Amino acid sequence: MKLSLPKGTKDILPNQIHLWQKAERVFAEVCAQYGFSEIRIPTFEHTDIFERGVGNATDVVRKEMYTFEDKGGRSITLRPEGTAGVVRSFIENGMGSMPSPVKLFYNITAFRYEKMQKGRYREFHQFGVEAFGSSGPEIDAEIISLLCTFFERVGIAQTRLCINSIGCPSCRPIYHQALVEYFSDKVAAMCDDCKARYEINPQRMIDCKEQRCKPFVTEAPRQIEYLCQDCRTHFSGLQASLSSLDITYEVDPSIVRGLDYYSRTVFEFVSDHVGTQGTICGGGRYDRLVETMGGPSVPGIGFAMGVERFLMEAESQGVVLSEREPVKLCLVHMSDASYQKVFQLAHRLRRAGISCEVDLMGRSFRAQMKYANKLGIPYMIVIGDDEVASGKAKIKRMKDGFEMDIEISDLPEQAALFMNESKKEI
RNA sequence: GUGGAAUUAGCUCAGUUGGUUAGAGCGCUAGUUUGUGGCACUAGAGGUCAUGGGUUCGAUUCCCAUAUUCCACCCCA
Repeated sequence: MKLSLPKGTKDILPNQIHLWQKAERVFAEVCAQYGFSEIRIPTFEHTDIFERGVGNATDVVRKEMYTFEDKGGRSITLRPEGTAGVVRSFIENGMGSMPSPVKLFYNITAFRYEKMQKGRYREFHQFGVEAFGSSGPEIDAEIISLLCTFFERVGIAQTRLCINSIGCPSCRPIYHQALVEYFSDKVAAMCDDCKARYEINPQRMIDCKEQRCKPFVTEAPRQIEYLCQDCRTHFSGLQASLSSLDITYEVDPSIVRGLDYYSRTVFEFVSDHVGTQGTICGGGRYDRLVETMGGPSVPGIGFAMGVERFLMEAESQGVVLSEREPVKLCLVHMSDASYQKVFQLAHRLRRAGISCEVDLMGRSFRAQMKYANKLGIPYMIVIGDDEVASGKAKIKRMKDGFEMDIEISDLPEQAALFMNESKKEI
């Protein structure tokens, strides 16, 4: 029988797990500081949640979803992202009647049937936030600031922040029309992809990298110039807020975002260390989404961060997210009789809240020492027949060999005291 | 979905112009006379050389297919 991971999935092994736990903990802490509450939503939803939420025209919905029929004949889809499910929950649970804004964060796995590449997996992890009910640019800035705080707290240098405004339903059609007119006499000379984009979504032509298309693209009308007054005010308000927070950013007109629900503010944090999958984090405003999905007319904004990409970025910047916490104490026995004693003591120590290890491999004295050393256990107590008889033992600090006498009957208390004192000295 | 590269021990990689028992370093287990670890030394375990077919007296090596990973497009986190 052949064992193998399904394509595009990964095990997170014990030697990596501390990175994930640290990232998860810091993200939850930072979100809490900004007043966001965690929400947990199901791994799968009715398929139409994503068709309506993410958008029928997107690649994600058209060719990347894990969709299947369950035994009850329902069409079910493994979530390809978090926003649609959170919006569904917001509507279904009447969160519109909670104090506004409703600020939520989540830590999820998501699934997309895509061709594999570095930083792109079929099952992947996202940290995300969604905020409902506020339409002002301040909350856009607050969410971007949350991300900056997260990156700083975790110790990675500021990645590049790019922002853009893609307008709203009242000004986007005008821009769309302007693009169509601009490209009408040029599209014949452009690449095949652009010919297709011209029909489906001319905005996508803006970030084409083909050499033959570039001259046309650089001269093309820019979204920013076609924003309506409200969108213009919103965008400049966002920039003012970011500046007042000393957050550096660049306006990148080529950011379009592939999901249909975005309006006005869109942004990305980009890295050069994750292959072509440079976007660590992407998000934006979705003022019509809740209403589109059958809820009240409530504006929203959110982002999702690719945790795998984030961890790659951290690693490439040489950031050590946390050290593994080894067990504190190793109890070493010398004989069958003392082994029984050591076992009892370990039980007592653990119940008193002190982590410890005992030999479970039938190892010799010397081999037990080597084991403790390999695992980096900082303290050790030898319990032999002499110690059992006298009721006294020595606790040893492995780092420098310093020892102290302790009473076995008071082991948990005295060991804790010694280890605490040692911590202060060091 | 289109194009290209790679796959040998748990990990990082040698190697075989087709020829008996396929190697190293690291890691793992044990030991260096059984009351003190790190260093060093010795020994051991661990590979159907990704999988399935083909060519051949003989394939880990050549050919084809499949799988997986990586790279470029596409798209996105």
